[in-house]
Amino acid sequence: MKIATFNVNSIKVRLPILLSWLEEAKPDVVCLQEIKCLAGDFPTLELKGLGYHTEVVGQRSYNGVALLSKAPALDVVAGLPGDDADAQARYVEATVEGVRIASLYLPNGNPVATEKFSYKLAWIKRLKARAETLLVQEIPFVLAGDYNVCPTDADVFDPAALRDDALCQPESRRGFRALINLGLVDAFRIFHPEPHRYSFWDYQQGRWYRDEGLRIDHLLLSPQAADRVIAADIDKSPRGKDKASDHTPVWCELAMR
DNA sequence: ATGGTAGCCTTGCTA
Repeated sequence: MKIATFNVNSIKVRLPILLSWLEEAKPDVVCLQEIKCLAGDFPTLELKGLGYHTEVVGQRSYNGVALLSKAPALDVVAGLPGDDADAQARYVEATVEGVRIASLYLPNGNPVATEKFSYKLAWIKRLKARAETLLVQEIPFVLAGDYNVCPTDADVFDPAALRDDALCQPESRRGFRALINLGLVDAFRIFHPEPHRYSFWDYQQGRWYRDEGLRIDHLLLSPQAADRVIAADIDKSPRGKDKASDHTPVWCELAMR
């Protein structure tokens, strides 16, 4: 089963690029972030045309996540548990072919020293609590999405320039490591130890052209999922197209028997 | 030198 995560930065604008990538890459499950639309405005029919079921947690203008799957998605959880007052559309989770899969959009957190950063850290704590709940079940699961965390300086084109950014703060990295220390595995790093591989390039200052990016889109695997993973990579091709997202897809493949 | 780009039911906010 091939599982991908892709921050599309507006599903409306990115639909042509997404559809052509789906036809080419043929993922079984796709976790989308920043769809930036209400569930009712999501292009369900166009995706059904390529054989995908859709589960959408939408929001006007900002955020919004979705789960696309060739097989039906069961037992859907909409929203990250742990704070009923949190209205931001950043999490959807469901079971596909026996694998529990979440599409998550972790808060950016900039600027640091504002309530945006404390919201980010609180959100990471809730995600950790959710991971602990899932771990008890001893099932294969994948937490995939835009984490807005560069785990180490090897995931940043210029660590000094990003030193004060919320994506590289020690507290952000500590939160990410807390997930790893539960026993979750960064799928990409199993197969790619090399530094300076990125999943995001800012639109500004020629970052894509100069390959000056960040690795912030991750698939974290439960031990039972990590036992099955046979490949993982970043697919840079959608980022080079006209009207590209500032992110590109990251994927992994699980052996199903 | 605090710029630059992209997307949003826009005139500022978010990333």
